[in-house]
Amino acid sequence: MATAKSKAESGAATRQRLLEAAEELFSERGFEAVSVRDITELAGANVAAVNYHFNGRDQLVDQVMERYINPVNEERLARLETLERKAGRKPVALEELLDAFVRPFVTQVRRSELSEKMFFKLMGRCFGDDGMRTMPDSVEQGFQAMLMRFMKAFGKALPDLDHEELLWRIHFMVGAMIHTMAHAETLNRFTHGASGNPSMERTLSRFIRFCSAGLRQQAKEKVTKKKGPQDEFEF
Amino acid sequence: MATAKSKAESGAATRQRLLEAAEELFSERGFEAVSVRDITELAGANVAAVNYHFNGRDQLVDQVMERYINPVNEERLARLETLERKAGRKPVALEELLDAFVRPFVTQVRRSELSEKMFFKLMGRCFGDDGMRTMPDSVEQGFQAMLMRFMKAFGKALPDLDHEELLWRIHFMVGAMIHTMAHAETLNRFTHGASGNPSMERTLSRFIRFCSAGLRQQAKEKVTKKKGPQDEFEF
DNA sequence: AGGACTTTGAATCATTTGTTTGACTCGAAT
DNA sequence: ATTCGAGTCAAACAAATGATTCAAAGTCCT
Repeated sequence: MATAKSKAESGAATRQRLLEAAEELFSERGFEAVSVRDITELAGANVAAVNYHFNGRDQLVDQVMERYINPVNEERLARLETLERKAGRKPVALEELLDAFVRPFVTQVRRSELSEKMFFKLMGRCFGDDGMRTMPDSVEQGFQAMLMRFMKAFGKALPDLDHEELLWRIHFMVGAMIHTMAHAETLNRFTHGASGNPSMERTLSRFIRFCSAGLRQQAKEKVTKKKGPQDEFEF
Repeated sequence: MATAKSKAESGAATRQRLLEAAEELFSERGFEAVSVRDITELAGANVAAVNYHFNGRDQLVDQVMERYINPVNEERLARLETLERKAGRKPVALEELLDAFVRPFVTQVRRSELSEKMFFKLMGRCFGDDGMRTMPDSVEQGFQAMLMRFMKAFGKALPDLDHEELLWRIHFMVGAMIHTMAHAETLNRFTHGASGNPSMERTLSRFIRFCSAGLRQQAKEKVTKKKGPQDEFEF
């Protein structure tokens, strides 16, 4: 009665606190560099709590990863579907595809209780550290499926690009996205604040304009055999 | 005489083997996930060797980082200087700036004894993991100085972009570069090999074309105040 | 109130971590 | 021949790690 929380509530509550503490520490230091003790200490729980609630450190990492990535990927697919329905038989405009690809990060960070900075750094860490090799299977598979879907759509929107060329440009685009998310504050530090504090919409808009131009760039005509110093080439 | 190596030579050789083993393991697993025992074992040396030759693990990491990044940055600056001298008072062409920015990776990997894959992954790891926060000071400072120089040159080549806009586009470009280097084989895995096995020149050319188009994209006219659902915006 | 659970927490476990030590090897200088 | 010193090595170190145990405490249902 007088006690604010029952033990059962407290059980779920500690689980929640552990998750939040883990998210904070992971986003700050990366998944590898955080010990179970760091997490439980920040969460104000016992060392054993992680093993009790998550069956070990690894599964906690998995849950932290799954928590936001899967919703992001699902929203991406949902948005893509909407766009394609709207476009009918015509290809979806490139800018709209890019928007559908990155905006889910914004809507999901708002749905979450994480600060934007934490959320984006956390998302970035999911890729950066180990090339997605440490992702739980559910995430990796969802990711791959989502990418396939988008690849098709990008292919339609950019019919002049051959498949390989498109893959590489998407690769560049994803790199720009991840780096932007994970290291936005590095940019601020390096530029002594000259990068400003733009709204997310502004950053999104900048990103989409940059990448759409890059993706739309006309494919390079097949190399005309030509002799020259091997260290030089024409753009 | 008859002995192949004196003790002193052997000393330098072990040091070298340790460096190479560290480079291989770091590039494969990242700087955090490799223990000194992993390194010494691969190098066929004693556990104490790292401390004897490098005064501890941290300094070994520093040396591995410095070994290639600094030459890359110096070559970048040298190339930029050459380009600017050649251009006289006119701005250097954007594609040439981008080339001067990324080509040093190629020339330095050839100078090194590392495989391309290892070298690029290693370079990527220097940034990815911790936002350059773990870089040795000499590297971070050199990096910052180099970036400043290039920022000025990019600004001249793109006079229509305001400073903040330019910073973000460079940020996108750097992200694409790092991701491309560090995760090229992730791309191959995800696409089941459809990304092909392009030469470095080809990848370089693709990257430069992608980024030059993105950077050149006309700046967005300042937002005209307009009411609409906050979740939507015009590109 | 009492019994069946869930949840906690201190203590402990076996590993692994980076580092240190001190004896040893062996070529080179004295 | 003796000394010196750089290099190597097995052994051991303290600290930190993830995991486990088990008794105590709390909660819920009857």
